[in-house]
Formats: sequence, C-alpha cells, structure tokens
Amino acid sequence: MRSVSVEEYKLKFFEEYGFVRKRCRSCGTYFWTMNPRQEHCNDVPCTRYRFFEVGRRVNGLSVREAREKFIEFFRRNGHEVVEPRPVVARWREDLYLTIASIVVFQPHVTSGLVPPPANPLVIVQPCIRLEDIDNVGLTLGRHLTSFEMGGHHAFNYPGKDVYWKEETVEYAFKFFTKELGIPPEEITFKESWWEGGGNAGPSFEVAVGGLELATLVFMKYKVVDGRYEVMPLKVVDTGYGIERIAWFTQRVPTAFHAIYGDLVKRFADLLGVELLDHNTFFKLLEEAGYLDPDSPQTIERFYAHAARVLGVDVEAAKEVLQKQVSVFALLDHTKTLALMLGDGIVPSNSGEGYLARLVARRALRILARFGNPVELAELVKMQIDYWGTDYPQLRRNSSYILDAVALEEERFRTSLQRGVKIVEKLLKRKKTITVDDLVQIYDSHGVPPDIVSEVAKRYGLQVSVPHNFYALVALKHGSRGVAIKKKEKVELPEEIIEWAQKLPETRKIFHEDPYRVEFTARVVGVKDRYLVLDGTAFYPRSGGQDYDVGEIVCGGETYKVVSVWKVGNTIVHVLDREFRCDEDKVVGRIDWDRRYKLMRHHTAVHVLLASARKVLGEHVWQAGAEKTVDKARLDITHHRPLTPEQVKAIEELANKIVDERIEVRTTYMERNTAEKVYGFKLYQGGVPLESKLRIVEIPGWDAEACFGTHVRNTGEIGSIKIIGVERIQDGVVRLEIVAGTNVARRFRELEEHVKELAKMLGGRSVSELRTRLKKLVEEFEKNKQLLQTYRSRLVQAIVSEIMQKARTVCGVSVYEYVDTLGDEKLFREVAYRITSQKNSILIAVRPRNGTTLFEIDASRDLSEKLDLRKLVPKLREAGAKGGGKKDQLAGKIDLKFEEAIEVLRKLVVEAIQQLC
RNA sequence: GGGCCGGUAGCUCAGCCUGGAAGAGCGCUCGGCUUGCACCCGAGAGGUCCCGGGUUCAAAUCCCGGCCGGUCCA
Repeated sequence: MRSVSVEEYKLKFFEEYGFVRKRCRSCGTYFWTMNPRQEHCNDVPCTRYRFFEVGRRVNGLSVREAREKFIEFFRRNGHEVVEPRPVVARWREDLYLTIASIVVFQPHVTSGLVPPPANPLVIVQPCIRLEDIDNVGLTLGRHLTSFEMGGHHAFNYPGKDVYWKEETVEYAFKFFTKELGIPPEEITFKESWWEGGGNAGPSFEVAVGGLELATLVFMKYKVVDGRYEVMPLKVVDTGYGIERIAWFTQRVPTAFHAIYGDLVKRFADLLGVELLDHNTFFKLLEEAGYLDPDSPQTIERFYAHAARVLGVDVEAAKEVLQKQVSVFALLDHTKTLALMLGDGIVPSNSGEGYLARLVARRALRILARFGNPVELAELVKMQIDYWGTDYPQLRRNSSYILDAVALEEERFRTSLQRGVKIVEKLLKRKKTITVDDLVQIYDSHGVPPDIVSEVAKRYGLQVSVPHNFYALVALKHGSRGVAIKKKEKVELPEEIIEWAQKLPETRKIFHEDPYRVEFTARVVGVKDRYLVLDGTAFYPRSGGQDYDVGEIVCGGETYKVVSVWKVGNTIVHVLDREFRCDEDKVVGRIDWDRRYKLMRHHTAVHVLLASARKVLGEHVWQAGAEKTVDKARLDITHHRPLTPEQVKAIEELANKIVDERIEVRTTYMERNTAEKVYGFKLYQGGVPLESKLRIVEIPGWDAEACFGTHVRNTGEIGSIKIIGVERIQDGVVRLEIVAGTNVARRFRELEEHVKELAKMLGGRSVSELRTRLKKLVEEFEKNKQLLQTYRSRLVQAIVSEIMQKARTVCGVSVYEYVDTLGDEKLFREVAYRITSQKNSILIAVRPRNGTTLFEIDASRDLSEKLDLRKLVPKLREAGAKGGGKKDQLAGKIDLKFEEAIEVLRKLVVEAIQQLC
C-alpha cells in the first residue's frame, strides 16, 4: 500500500469520542479504536471471527429488516431515498454489472455532468460480483456473488459542501452503536486507501469482531498518469454490507443461514445433504476467518481443522464440507441468476449474457455432481418466491426467468453429452488424459475437468485435476482487456474531426421541425468540401438513422450534400466538391423523399420494439438498430428462436399501433426526472452524454432517449412489414422491416420476382407456380431414377464390349476403355464391375481438352502381386503426371488418347510379364 | 470483441493426420419370419462431403477467405 499522510485520517470525531490511533501487530495497518488495549485491526485474518460473541441490542434482523433499518436511519438524518437500479448496468458503456451502489451515479454524476437525483442520498443497491464465484460457500459467507450494498452518498461541489469525513464517520458510528446497539469499544475504523475507475481517495473500513461491516470512501483524487490530482467534486462513497449486518445480528454461523432462512434446509433436503448443526458450524467458523482462497495452505489448514471438529480424517472432512459448500453455493448462484434474468439479461455466449450463462453453468455443475436430483428451474422458482417481495421484477418476469433457466439446463446437458463423447473418443486414441487435454476440453467444449475425470474413471483411468486449473485456462487466453461496448463511428478524416471540434455547436433545425425541407443558414466554417453552418435541417448519421442528402445553394452555385456527420454537437456537411462561396448566407434543401422514408423507418423501429417487448417479454432489449432508406432492422435480445406465430403477433401488434394513430411526442427532460418517469428502458439505443435528454415517446407503448427524426403520428408510418427474421448471435434475433410506401415497393419487387419464376417454369400465371413446381420436382426425381436405369443398362453394354476386346497376358485379363461420356458415376460402375473379376486390370483413358486423363485399376487379388505404384517412374518418363495406390493409378498424359492407351498398355503388359 | 473446436446420408457420427473408388449405426422403402411388434434375416433408396478461392495430374482430406454452430475468455 502507498504511504498516506496521517492527516487524511485524523478527525475531530476521533478526538472527541476518545479514539486512539494504533497499528495492527499482525498486518501493520493503522486503525482507530476506543479500546486502548486492542492490538490488532479487528478484521480477519488478523483476528478470529468473534462477531457472534459481540454484544448488540438489536437481534435477528433479516436481510429485509437490515435494509429497512439502514434506509430508515439515513432518512431520519436528512438523506433522500433513491430507488435501486437493475443489476445490469445499462447506463454504463464500460461495465456489464452493477458492482457497487456508486456505479449508479457513474459516470454522469461523478464527472459533474449531471446533478445527483438527491444530495445527500441513501440507496440500497443489489450488486453482482462474479470475481470470487469459486470461493462462494467455503468461506461460510464472506464471499457472495450477489449482495445488497447500502450506500449513503454526498456529492460536494466547489462552494457547495454537503458533508465529508467527520459526518460520515459519525453516521457510521451512530448507526452501529445507537441503531444496532454495538458497544462502542468493539468498533474499529481501519485506515485504508481506495482506488478504482480512475478515481482514488482515503477510506475507512469498519470492522466488528473480525467482520467488516462497512467501507467509507472519500473520493477526492483523479488518477492522471499515475499521479493524484484533487477533484473539484468530492464524493462520499459508502458501502454497508446489508447481508453482513443481517449475519451479525442473527448470531447464526454462516451468512447463508442469515440470508436464506428456511431455504437452506429445503435446498439441502433436495440435494440429499445432511446439514451440520449450528454448533459444529460455529466451530468451523472460528477457522474460516483465516481462509484465503488464493492460498492452498490455508485451505488445507481449514480442512485439518474441520477434521478435528468432526472427529474424522481429513479426506472424510473434506467430503462432508464440500457437500455443505455445494448447498451454499447453489443458494447463492440461483439467487444471482434470478436477479440477472429478472433484470432482463438473456443468456448468450458473449457480453453480459455470458455472465448469466457462467452462473447458470456453475450451478448446473454442482447439481450434476449430485446426480441432478432436481431441476435448476425448480430451485430458481424457490428463489423467486422467496425474494419476490423484495425484487418485484422477479415475479413480473418469472415465466421468462424459468424458461431461460430451463433452456440453459437443456443446453448444458447436450453440451455435456457432446463432451462425454469427445472424452471417450480421446480415450480410444490414447491411454492417458493430460492436463493440456483437460484445459483443451474445457476451453473448446465447456466440459469441466471433474466431469472429464469422472468419465475417465468409468474407463478405469485416474485423472487428477490440478489446483490451479482455472488459472491455466486463463493463461491460455492471455492478458485481460477492458470490455468496451460498441460505438458509432464517424467516417470523417481525423483532421476534419479536430477542425470541427473547435467550431460552435450547430442549431438543430431537424429537431425543431422534423418536417422542414428548406432552410437558410450562415456559414461558420469551411474546409475544402466540408461545411459547417450555424443551423441545419440536414440530419447526420446518428442513433442508427442514416444521414440526409440534398443540396446547398450559395452565390448561385448548387452543391450536392453527399453525407452528413456529427462531431460532438457540431454538424459537418460533406459536399460533392470544394465549397467556394464568399457569401455569408446559404440555402439548404434536403432530399425529402429519402428523409421521410428514414423518419418512417425510425418511428417504425420504436413501434416494433414496443410490440416485441409486449409479445415476448421485458427481457427484450434493443441490441442494435439501423435505419436506411430501403429498410430498417432491429436486433433484439431473446433466448429462443422466434416462432412464425410470434413473428406474426409482433407484426400485427405493430400495425395495430400504427392504425391507432398515436401522436408521437418529443420532449426534453432532466435526466433524473426522465429516469424516474420512464426507467432505464430509455437507453435502448445507448446512453447519451447529456444532462438533458431528448425523449421520443409513443404514449402507452414506448419512450426512448433518441436523437432521431420521427413522424408526428404513428399513423404516418402507414404499414409495417417484417421481411426477415434471423438469429444473428446466441441470444440476439434480428428483425428486418420495411414501412410506409416501401411496403408497396417491396411487394412489387417480390411480385416481379415471382412472375419471373413462373415464367422460367413455363407457366403463364403466378397461380400456376405451385403446381408447375411440384410437377417439375416430381419429374426431376423420376428422371433421376430413369437415368439410373439407363446408366445400369449402359454399364452392362459397355462392360460386355470391353470384355470382348480383352487380351490375356500371363493369365491376367487386360481390359481397355475409352470413356467419352464424362459420367463419373457410370465410369465408376464400369471400373468396379471389371475389377471385381479376379486377375483383371483395366486401362481407361478419357480425352479432355487435348490431353488425356487416365486411370489404371487392378482387381484386389492382383494388387497383392502387382504394385501399380511401381509404374509411376516409367509413366513420368513417358511424360505423364500422376500417382495412386497399389490397385489404382490415376493421372494425366499429354498425348492423344489413342497414343496414350498404347503407352499405358505397353507398361502394364511389361509389368504383368514380369510376374510370369 | 478475441482464442479454441466443429460443419460428411433424414439423425448420430467415422474417414481428414499421411490427397488417389464417399462409409457405419439408427431411421426410411420393399421382401422374408411372425397372431402382432419395438425383435431377427435379406435387398434397396438416400450425398452440393457448409460456401468460395488456391495448391495438385488428382481435394471430403492440404492452404487462404467467408458463412453457420458450439465453447471458453473479455
């Protein structure tokens, strides 16, 4: 840890309350305590867990009660309550999951762009962190993949301070002592340093009886090139572990007992695991604090301790323990999975979808080890029932959640079956399975090593899985990069972008009036063929909507506008040639026909998304969209392929929304208000970087933060036709549509196409197409049969002809055949018939483009005496190229076929004569 | 977004390493056995070896590119 000045941590609060600063004898960390005799920092592993012995006035808080107590305390102390956000960080471009309460306010609030929704505020945010997924269970609750983080936050702007360290520490102290009734001398404030996401600052970790209950961070630095710069905006970022508070107050031995109550026993029963009693768990817990999952020695020590507690040998203890751990891990994973799916993640092989699959597969793997006594969906169902009140989205989306889980289970099973076959195949080829094989099988086929080992065992082979298996897998993938989500690219030269950035913002006439075709504007910047105006009706490519084209008139000259781009808030027109005009004013005119098609397509896409969400469920999210003049497409997240009925239902509903002639409203709203009113559905097309959002709303159906130009009324769309449905990626379905007059155009194209087909098939009308085609296919099949009959007859005839001209050399029949038909199948049959006679050899030539292809086939018995490959050198001398097997030679010879056959005959006869 | 694995008969796959006559099992059709059948016996039909290019006398096989699927990791 870097050395931090003591001044960062010295507080009046500590002085007033009689805290002393001490240094931990074990880890060297400085800490503050009211107990002058305390020698250690009061956190594991420097002390054992003894939080269950610590006094407290409040007992037995459930997670919900702990959450409410936390919120209530800070509400009483002047904090406004903010509703939690989804566990999928839709508003973040650089993060998939909500990993902390502060994530809710990043980057817009912490960067100063947007004011916080309240200040100060309190929030309890469900969070998901998957880093420690493999450690869940073993540490009896120190590691969880999902947890609720209670945070009270204050944003201190220059000249507008809310509160800082003194108040924050005092709140924590009061909450723990007054609200929970923990004796003051039991509370330790550990000095620490927090760093993340380019920010940093001093922090305190609040520990009681070995358990860290909260972290208080004072974000005040920005990390620039490894140096710390003081930020104008200083943020109080606190994190209280709601589950840990529940654990602490309940005096139960594991966090899982505290969080899941009677679910623990119900899960254990379903798995057939006999749970240890609380006393035994408490004895285990004493050692659990020293567990460091990264250190195998501490794990071994834990097992040894368990063996002593249970009075059995280490192997037996390990087995008992692993069963308990499995129950805990399964409780944890199923809840996390429910939360992820409940907030609309669709399992997939990439992006946040993969993270859901990862959790599902860890859970399924555990179930597999127990012989799949219960379906995963059933366990998830229990979690939905258990948490349904706390997280209503679980109940609302339960049919999707359960369907997605069932599908994941099915996929995992087929994947495993495939994997087992691969292992079996491998075992047939080689007698051992190396560590490399294990890594390869997991990496390519998703079969975890313990399952490979189990399969191998059935074949009597012992395969041991190395401790660092997953590290080895990680090694194969190289260094980790940062996840970056898609970004719209601007097709302008670098120097033009730089130039445009220095120019003023352009007035957006296309927003003020999307129906404006002609406008007058002043030139504010010219560089070659790039033109910037003070205002424009030309829409730049943005939000998936293609740019406008048209013309700009200046000084009697007309310039064509070829494309339009957005650089920040400045709009750059690309002209067909260099702009040379001294006049200040220009007149612009957009290509209305094109624009109107784009507008209709854009609004149609919003309608389509609303319709898809209604038909398929809330998990449907826009994964991408593009609107061109010809058509538009919308990629949506969905776990299964769409059925024709679903496609039809989506299309029908979309057209119903069109027919209802709903007014499309465009408004500007403060970000916080908009989020409160519409939720995060707003950010379907990405997250704008503004504090004020432009909201395009189709009342009752859809509201999105959107830059695009839209029609005034859904009725203007005219009609929507889905012209393509395609699975473009696991978990993503692409819908292609046309709208408005394009539907007619599309229909005409299709009609012409069909007419052409009808014509090709010799029919006169489209209605004949079906019957003609059916007949044609039948005829084709019939002719194929007929051809085969003719072929057989012809083979017969050719074979007898060849036989008549046979010559015998040393008891071997030598046949010759000149094939001019070019029917490969026929030739094969002829060759087969000839060489299935004993002691026979066939010399065949086929004239081709002035040269001759040849083939020599010998019967099997002959090839035992005569190796045709011995002829190859002589053939080479004769100018042929080729090769083959003992009983077959093939190649090419640059001779007329009459000459070729003589050469070949000579060689073959010579070879046979040597056998005599 | 990247790595790895795969795409051959209706289905499950072998063949590919080391180029030279496209295979097996199941299913299907017909026939036999049988009261009947999921059994047994016999015969038969069924193929763009994912697509495109290259190397070669010759490519399912080797090389390059693409498409599709699976999987792991971001």
